[in-house]
Amino acid sequence: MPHSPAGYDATGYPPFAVTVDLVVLTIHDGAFSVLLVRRGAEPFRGRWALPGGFVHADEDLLAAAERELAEETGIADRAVHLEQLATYGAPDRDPRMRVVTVAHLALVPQPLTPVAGSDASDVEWQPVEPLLARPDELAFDHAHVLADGVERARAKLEYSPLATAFCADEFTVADLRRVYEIVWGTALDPRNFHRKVTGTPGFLEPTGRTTAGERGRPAVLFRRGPATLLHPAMLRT
Amino acid sequence: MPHSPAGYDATGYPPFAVTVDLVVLTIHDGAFSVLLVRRGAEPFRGRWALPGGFVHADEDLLAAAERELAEETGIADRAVHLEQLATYGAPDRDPRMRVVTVAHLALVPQPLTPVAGSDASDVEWQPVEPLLARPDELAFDHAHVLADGVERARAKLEYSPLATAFCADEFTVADLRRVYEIVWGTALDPRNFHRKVTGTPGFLEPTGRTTAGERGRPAVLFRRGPATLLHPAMLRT
DNA sequence: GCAAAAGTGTTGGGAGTACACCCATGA
DNA sequence: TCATGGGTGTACTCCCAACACTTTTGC
Repeated sequence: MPHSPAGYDATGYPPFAVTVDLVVLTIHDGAFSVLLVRRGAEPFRGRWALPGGFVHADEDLLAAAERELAEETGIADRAVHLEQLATYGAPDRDPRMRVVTVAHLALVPQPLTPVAGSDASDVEWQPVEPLLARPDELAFDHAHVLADGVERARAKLEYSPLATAFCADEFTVADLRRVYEIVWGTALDPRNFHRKVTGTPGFLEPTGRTTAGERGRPAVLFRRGPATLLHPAMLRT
Repeated sequence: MPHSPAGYDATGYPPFAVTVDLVVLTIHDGAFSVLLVRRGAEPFRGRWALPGGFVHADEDLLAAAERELAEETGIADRAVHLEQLATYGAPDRDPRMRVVTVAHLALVPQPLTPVAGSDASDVEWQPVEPLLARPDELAFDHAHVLADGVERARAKLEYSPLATAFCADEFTVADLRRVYEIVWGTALDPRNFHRKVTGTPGFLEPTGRTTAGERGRPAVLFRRGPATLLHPAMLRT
């Protein structure tokens, strides 16, 4: 390797840069979408990429991901799900040097993402489907990372209550069903869905309030329940 | 901002060492067991640790894991399952320097692991249960890594045919059932288990041969089938 | 009243559990 | 013949898909 930070040559192991990249997913304008930033520097200047950055010298990986998320989206540690996704370290994934990136997956509700502190033209939500179909549009190996993140999110909706992470604090059963339908790309029977989610202990907690002013019968409003695993699981078919 | 716009050399990014650690699991003497090595150097000299080592300068992460697995166990790319587990990078996890380790999970059949090329007294199989109960016996954060690997393996048995990775090339339904029972620590009904696994398409392929010379009726021998996901899943309860 | 959306009842099928039972071998 | 383990049949239960039906609002 051309780069050899001082102090490490003696021991003889190769030096790496370590970054965190973020797959931030939400439901935006009825589409399953990911937060992208436009690169201002080479390589891949002008191309879209996942937000991310270097891990600081005294920083844990998850802390670095939280910091980057806050910097890119203005989201603090509110009703946001953040977990480690996978690590990517192909030797040539960054043409400049050896970079290993620890990708993280974040699921955020739409109203929470003003993308503050950045030039709006350089940060935006884009639907994931076209990106998955044309992987070359993203910088580095980010299309691969995105595909892994989307698949993780889709799988997690089955056995965890994470779909509520895409909803506001209070939401209806129909709101939640639309999340499932958009993320999975399938239609679900509203009647059976309603029975299923209201019958799964700990998934939803009624607030006592209802919607009003919309078409049709008012819906009961719920908030996230304490459950962390769904028994029985939701089925994708 | 993602990926510092200026050159990396000028601004100086924090240098990391990157290692791969291996959670190598098998069924050994009727116990769910992990491969450990005794450390010969500080820190944690004399303590047991997961096998692992530095990622080479031009080496992909999975390739590094395969190399370490071959070096520690003599196992080449035979009937072995190897996948990335998770990445651990707490700033103080190694007292010498900043080390990020990409842990990998390997599932191997017992007869394939002679632990060649190492001093036998320094490499051995140990049952996982006592290690999970006394996490301080392992070096670094390896007890945490081990716990994550064990949980991943237990979960994967439910929806993937990975239990066969613990079996020899040919095995009986009872062999496979004992794998599930040992890994999960639960008793399974032999009759229902038999119907379930033989009825799941692509899980098992009959070889036409049967066992002989043992007590009771001879059992049909199977090999792994082509399925990669189990429908329906095995249930842990 | 009518359309629209929320929510309930009912029924049939697929898969799980529990367990009685039969089969094929070694001793 | 008996013990041992392999393998099948069957009744019961639970969950889910499908869909008819009722409830409560806006227009």
